[in-house]
Amino acid sequence: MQGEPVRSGRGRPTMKDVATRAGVALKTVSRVVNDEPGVTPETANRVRTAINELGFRRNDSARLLRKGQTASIGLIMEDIGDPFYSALSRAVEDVAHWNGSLLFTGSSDEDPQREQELVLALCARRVDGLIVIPASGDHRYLLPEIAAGVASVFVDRPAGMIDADAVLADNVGGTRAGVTHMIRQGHRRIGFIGDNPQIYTAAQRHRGYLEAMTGAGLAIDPSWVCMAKPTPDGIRDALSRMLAGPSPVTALFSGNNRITVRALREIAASGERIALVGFDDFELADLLSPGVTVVAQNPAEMGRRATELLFGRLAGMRGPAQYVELGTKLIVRGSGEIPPA
Amino acid sequence: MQGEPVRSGRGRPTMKDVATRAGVALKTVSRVVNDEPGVTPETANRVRTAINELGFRRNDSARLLRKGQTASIGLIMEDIGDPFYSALSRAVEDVAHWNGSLLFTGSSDEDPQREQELVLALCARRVDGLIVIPASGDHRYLLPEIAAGVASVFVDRPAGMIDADAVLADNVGGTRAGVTHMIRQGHRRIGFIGDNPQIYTAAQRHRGYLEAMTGAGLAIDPSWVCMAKPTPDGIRDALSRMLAGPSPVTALFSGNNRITVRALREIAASGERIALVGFDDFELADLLSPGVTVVAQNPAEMGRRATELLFGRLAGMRGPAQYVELGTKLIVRGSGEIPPA
DNA sequence: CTGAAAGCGCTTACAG
DNA sequence: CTGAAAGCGCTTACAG
Repeated sequence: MQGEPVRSGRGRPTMKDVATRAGVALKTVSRVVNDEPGVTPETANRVRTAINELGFRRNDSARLLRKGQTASIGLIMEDIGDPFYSALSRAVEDVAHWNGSLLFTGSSDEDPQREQELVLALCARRVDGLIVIPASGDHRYLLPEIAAGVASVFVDRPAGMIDADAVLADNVGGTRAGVTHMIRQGHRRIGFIGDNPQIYTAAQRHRGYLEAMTGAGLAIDPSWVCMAKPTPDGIRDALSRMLAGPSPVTALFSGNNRITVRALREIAASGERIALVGFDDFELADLLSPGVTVVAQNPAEMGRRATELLFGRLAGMRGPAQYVELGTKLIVRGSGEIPPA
Repeated sequence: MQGEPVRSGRGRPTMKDVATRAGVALKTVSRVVNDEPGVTPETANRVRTAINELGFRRNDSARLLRKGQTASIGLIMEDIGDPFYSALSRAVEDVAHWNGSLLFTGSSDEDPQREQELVLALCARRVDGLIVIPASGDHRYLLPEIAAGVASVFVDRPAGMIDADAVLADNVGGTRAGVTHMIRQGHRRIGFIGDNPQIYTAAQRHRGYLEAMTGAGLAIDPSWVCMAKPTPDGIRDALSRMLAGPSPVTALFSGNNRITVRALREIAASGERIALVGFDDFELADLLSPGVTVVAQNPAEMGRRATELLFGRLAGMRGPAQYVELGTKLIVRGSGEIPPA
């Protein structure tokens, strides 16, 4: 951990140090480091020797300050530990890397306050652009930043109270397809476990459920629907309410990957046998028995499209806010094809 | 996307602009922005008004350049899309946030070249420190950076050819425990599917397997062991070789989460019934039937310990390189308790 | 309490 | 081909 200092003062050697050692001007070092023309091979060699002897590495932060950009973008999501977001992150990183940018990542934990802190901290670092999976419902705090030139694209959920680019999944249509699939299997009493209705995707998927049920002329008992933060306890209670009443459900639609997993766990523990379709695909869904039928979205594709849009904006693309909606895919594996009891 | 310029020139307002508007000197603006004492409330108010009118936000990149640090750290791993690394990332992020640092993340895809590029790009940005899950076996390229003061801690695998802090799991002991567990169930012919033996963890776990078998006085048929990059095809072939020979295995140890999942898929497809213990826990391991017995490490704990060590170094902690070894936990769920045929 | 000057490590714009 | 000066947006060190 202890290093021998490579120059008199503390800290790292700078172009100035290299220049002194090579007996040239600062600007000449800059030319060599940046492969600019107009340096004799002999001079260039002297500079390169000095660079190696001193262990010089250009300070890109200083460079970028002068150039007025940072060659970095920020990604704010709910939780990078969640497989859905980590798959999305990877796609964002790849496109950023492709465009010569480094990536800051931050998790908001679905807390609007933390989202705003992270976003503004990144703006203060002057990231070139921002990919945001919003926790907040009000992004007016971003308006001055956008006006100042920070490109930003929202993913998974649209921005709140401002008009901005967004890449979304077809939440309503996907859910409608999943619920309709179970209706076609003969189910009439279908439950829905979603998330906090403040969350855009939760509300949209709930709407898809309502549309499918209403469209099929099916009434919905209030006890069949749970829209709340999906804690294990909450899901257990919701399930037992759905199954206990005078008109128990025979099928369940779960609103996202975490809910699906928790519901599976509860269903397995309860010993009940009901049909299940979940929004979001997840690893091993095919290996469970029965395999879990899901409405899959493609997180990598969402991340990729959003980041390409971001770099398009950074490259000068103008025009009104774009809304990209990506389709979903019903993947039939068994759990959604269990017939009504 | 189009914003009205808030000052004459293009770009964002600076402290200088604020100073001009408030009719004070630059330094006074700096004082107000940084809550430094020695400004009359009245002056401060004038400055704050100007800040709001102009939409000024301090440029932290410029600030940190002057201060000589960047309040950011970098995390280089194999693939942020992998749940193991994403869980680790989240822990790193939390500790970084706790310490007022932002986090750069980058995926090396197990490519030493890309690892080096990413690491050096981050060093050029002058990150304060680096958490590295190495792909490379030779980290001498980092020596000048470390000498220049970049703190660095290695996780999951030690640094190659240099002496540096590392947080590792007990790969040998964990694997030994897992294999021994199956030996105790009566298995004598146990297969091992690992990864490329160049990878530290792969080699260590292989060693644990050898120790357990040898320790129990069991001979190992060469066809039982596969040490190669775990492609789906490679795993299928390895499995059929293990099961086809004159002395087919009755049990299998799989060297990491991805191998386990792929092996499960192949075993399910083949219809064979063999015991399985895997290194690494994974979501839903308990919901499969049988549940999957695993040797669990704790990625979040690894990330947390490594990052705490990193910030300890940044806070001035001296002394020789530290090696932290974290224990593993055998989690019994059923697949490892299948008796020999 | 307030400010003018120098400097962080680079690049830009210009001169020789 | 090479370099001296100014500037990116801030903070530090010092003076009044």
